[in-house]
Amino acid sequence: MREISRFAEAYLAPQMAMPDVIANALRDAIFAGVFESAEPLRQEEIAAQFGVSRIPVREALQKLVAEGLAVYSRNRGVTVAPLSETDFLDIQEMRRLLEGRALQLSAPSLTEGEIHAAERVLRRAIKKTASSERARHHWEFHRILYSKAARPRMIAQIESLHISLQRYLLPVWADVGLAPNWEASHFGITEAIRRKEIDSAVAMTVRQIEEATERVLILLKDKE
Amino acid sequence: MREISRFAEAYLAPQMAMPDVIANALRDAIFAGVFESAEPLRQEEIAAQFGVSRIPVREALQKLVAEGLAVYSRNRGVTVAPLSETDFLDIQEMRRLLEGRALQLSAPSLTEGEIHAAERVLRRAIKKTASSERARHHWEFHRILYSKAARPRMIAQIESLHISLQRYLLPVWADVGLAPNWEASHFGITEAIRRKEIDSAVAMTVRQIEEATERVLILLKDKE
DNA sequence: CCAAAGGATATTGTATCCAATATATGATAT
DNA sequence: ATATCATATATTGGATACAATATCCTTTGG
Repeated sequence: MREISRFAEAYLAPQMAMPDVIANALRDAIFAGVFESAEPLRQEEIAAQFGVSRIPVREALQKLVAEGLAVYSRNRGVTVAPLSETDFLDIQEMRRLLEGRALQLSAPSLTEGEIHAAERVLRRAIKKTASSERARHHWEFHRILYSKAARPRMIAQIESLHISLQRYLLPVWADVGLAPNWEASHFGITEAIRRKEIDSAVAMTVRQIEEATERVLILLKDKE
Repeated sequence: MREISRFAEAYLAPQMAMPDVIANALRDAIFAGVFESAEPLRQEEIAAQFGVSRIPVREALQKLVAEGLAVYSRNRGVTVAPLSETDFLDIQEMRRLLEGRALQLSAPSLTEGEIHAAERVLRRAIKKTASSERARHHWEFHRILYSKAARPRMIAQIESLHISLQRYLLPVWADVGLAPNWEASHFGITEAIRRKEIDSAVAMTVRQIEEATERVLILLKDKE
């Protein structure tokens, strides 16, 4: 019996809707490796842990399926989505394409205040030893940089990719930490934006994603 | 009272799960302009039309929300997503980025049989006067071309974009038909793939998307 | 006449119960 | 002993009933 309700605490405070509380808690539990890959997520068990009926649980599970964190089979419920090298490459390739363009559109409109805010959460991301906290700050950094792109659909898709990405990135961060040049390459982006060197900032973003892809792939293969 | 169950007929035949039948019917109804933009989709009303309870209806609505065809507000249910020029640009920009890369990855592995199959559905798309049928064939054409990309997530995202795209494209097709060079530019892509001129095929795909964007934008503005 | 407050109505959110389906278990035949 | 079929159990899918919330309409005070 997997213990997951402890992941819910952070989400119960701000009057959040129950399906969202459950979805967030399940998401964090998956990131924390509480479930095996392809393990079924039983409605009754989850409902019991949150003290609710299966109805809100089913809605939460549907959300996870829509995000790609879980897989649905008819009359068999949902299971945790399996990890694969192909899936990881898929995610990073889409990030490279979408985030490059998002930054290109957004960067010219970013104010000094926003650039500074991005750097502040970046410093927080570097300090935090808890990987899940770091992941949140990491996405917040990118989100600020893309916030002026005026492409809501694209940003939502990028966020979804960052969510799925966590399952691949968090174990690496926990095992061997950030890449040596992680801090430098991220601050390089904000500084290029500040200097209005947009193309350079875009190129750095793309390069950073590609380098991260290489690094994680090597580590994934080492594990085998 | 919007009449929508007639859209369900095609989906009832193959033992399809009820939430999918409802989601597909609602999707087609939205494409057909049965609902106003931002009109609420009432659970009770939909459930009554399909002779089911609200439970499967809610699942169907969640699917539409995940696709971006509908919008959810807590305790207020879901409404049809509003159309906007920004949203259309958002879709086409993502298509341009993702489909360009998908074709680049897939094209080298496409067999003559697959290229031929793509051309066959393309001819069917040109012939069909019913816009919804045409849209289905149009996506099938692209789907075949990207089928060897080995990027399941990317392909799923592209399909989702094509779904949302239909709300912008179908009215144009119904009003003024296909662009004069539509047939030529699509067959140009398959012929370039056949000649193994991958970069050329990718460039044509990107250009075709950009031209379609221009054309639809002009027509949208004319309507105002 | 307009604005705010209160209650009636409509609509969504959830719990409980039943049905349909899938999985596990055990008996039987070869 | 193994494969196959029947039965039992577990699990998901859906219907009904109730609770919570929002919306609409009326009323009342200014």
